[in-house]
Amino acid sequence: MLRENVIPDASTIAMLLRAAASIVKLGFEFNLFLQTGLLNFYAKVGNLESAKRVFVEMPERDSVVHNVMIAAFGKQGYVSDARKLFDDMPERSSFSWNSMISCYCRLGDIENARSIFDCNPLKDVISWNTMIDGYCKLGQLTVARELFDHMGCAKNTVTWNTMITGYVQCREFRKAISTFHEMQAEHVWPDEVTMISLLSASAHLGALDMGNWIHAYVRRRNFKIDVVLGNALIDMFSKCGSIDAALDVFYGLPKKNVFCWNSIIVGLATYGYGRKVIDTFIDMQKAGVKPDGVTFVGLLSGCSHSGLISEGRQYFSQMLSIYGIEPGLEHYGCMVDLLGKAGFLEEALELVKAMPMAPNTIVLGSLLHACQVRKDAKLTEQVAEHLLDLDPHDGGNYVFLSNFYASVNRWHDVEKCRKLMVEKGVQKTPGCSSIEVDNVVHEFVAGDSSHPQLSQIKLFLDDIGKKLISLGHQADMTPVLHDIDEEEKESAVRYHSERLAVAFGLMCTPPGKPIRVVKNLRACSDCHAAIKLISKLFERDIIVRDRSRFHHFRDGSCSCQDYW
DNA sequence: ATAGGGTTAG
Repeated sequence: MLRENVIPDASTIAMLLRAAASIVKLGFEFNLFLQTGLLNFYAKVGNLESAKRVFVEMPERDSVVHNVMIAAFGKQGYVSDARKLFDDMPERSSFSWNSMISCYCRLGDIENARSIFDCNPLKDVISWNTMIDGYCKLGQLTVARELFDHMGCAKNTVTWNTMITGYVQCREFRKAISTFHEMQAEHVWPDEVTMISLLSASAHLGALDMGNWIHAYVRRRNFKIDVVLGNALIDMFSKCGSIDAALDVFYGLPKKNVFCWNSIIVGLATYGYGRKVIDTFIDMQKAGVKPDGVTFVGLLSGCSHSGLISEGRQYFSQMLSIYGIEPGLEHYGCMVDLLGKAGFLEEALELVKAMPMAPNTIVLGSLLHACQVRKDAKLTEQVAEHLLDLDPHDGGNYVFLSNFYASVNRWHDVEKCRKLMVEKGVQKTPGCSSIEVDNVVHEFVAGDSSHPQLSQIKLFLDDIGKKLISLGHQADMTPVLHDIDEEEKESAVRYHSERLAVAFGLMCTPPGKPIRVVKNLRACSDCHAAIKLISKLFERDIIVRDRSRFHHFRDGSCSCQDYW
């Protein structure tokens, strides 16, 4: 039962205790062997009090018993109890040392973990792995890598996995992938855990080729696609703009837990398939899986992206009453976005005022976007200033406010805004778009000319620009006129990062192959219009994942139907 | 008995 990870309940424990009692009744001596078994049981169940009682009552305690107790204390964060036992031990094995290291690491006490590690005369691969993971969990990747590079024993699969997941957890996705290549070069066999971490990295990078390779590898090695690996595949495919492949994996899974349902619902939502989101939500309940807060984020954002206003309102109001889930900040955020996008500005504003918690920058950002949709100057200014108060270090907010002032010709305020930015030392987050070509992720960052083919790409874009004009494209210069940095004005819109990435894709991939781009910010309106035409001009599907959703451009139009 | 794994609003 324990091996199957089924948590025993009180009646199971009662039965076991009865069995233990009958052992005594039958004349068996309640010896060290039986007591160790009982202690083990209590430790696994997490019943520390009973475990302690058995431990104290034992006539003699060997090293194994100590280790069980130390591990039990450690798992629940009772580090001083664990340490006391550890210090009192007559004879320590590597298990004891490793339990102590992992206990300190779990609590984030890296100094004590390290001093135990350094004193440990029996350092084995587990000691190294635990220590490396401890540093990774605190974001100290350089120290982790230092240990990783200078290990006193051979690395195993777990060692590599620890380093790779460390990079993924710290959002160093490219380093995660390059570390995997080193792992292959050293002929260490990757396992399911490796695949899951790599899938997460590919999902974030939008690296579909890498994701496809992993999928093929998983099948070649006959890895069992359980809920975790399945979920990682679903998430990778949907984040890489391949929602059909995500659906294939999803429907092919024999067992689906709430993670799997959530991933596919969130995936469908970012694609703007609102109806399908709702159908899937209904299927989820039919399958007997209870929705959670994340499910509602997907459901509500799905309604928002598809303009399903009454459905969104309905599900939001049912969250607590029917599903027993208290709406959180993120759910209010979805609703503000849903109402604001649809033009219900007053209602969105009322909701922000009525929220039981203070709005964050995301909520206010949605509200700001709603003000723009309605062109409400007074409210725009209010919200933008509130936003600056809340987060004075996000350059995007200053740019937005400055652009707003410029659009109403308040040049004095534009200047004030610019000065404030300089004073606070705030930098605008540069737009960054990436595209994967031949298994390499190419990044284009606004204002950065490090890409070796940048000048060719720009020439190609100029050429495209002329063709677009002949197709009737009128450049929307609003973002250029109002851009804060003088130098950026010239090339700002024409060389926006998403356009560089799309052009590079057109240059480097065979005709007919879909182009997939990932952008860190919201797509700009002029680029949106231009890419629509480019999709027609070059007869290419172009799939852009921006900060909030997918835009699938085909034959001159976009899947968002210009509602975004 | 000790190490590595998945979903979240713009």
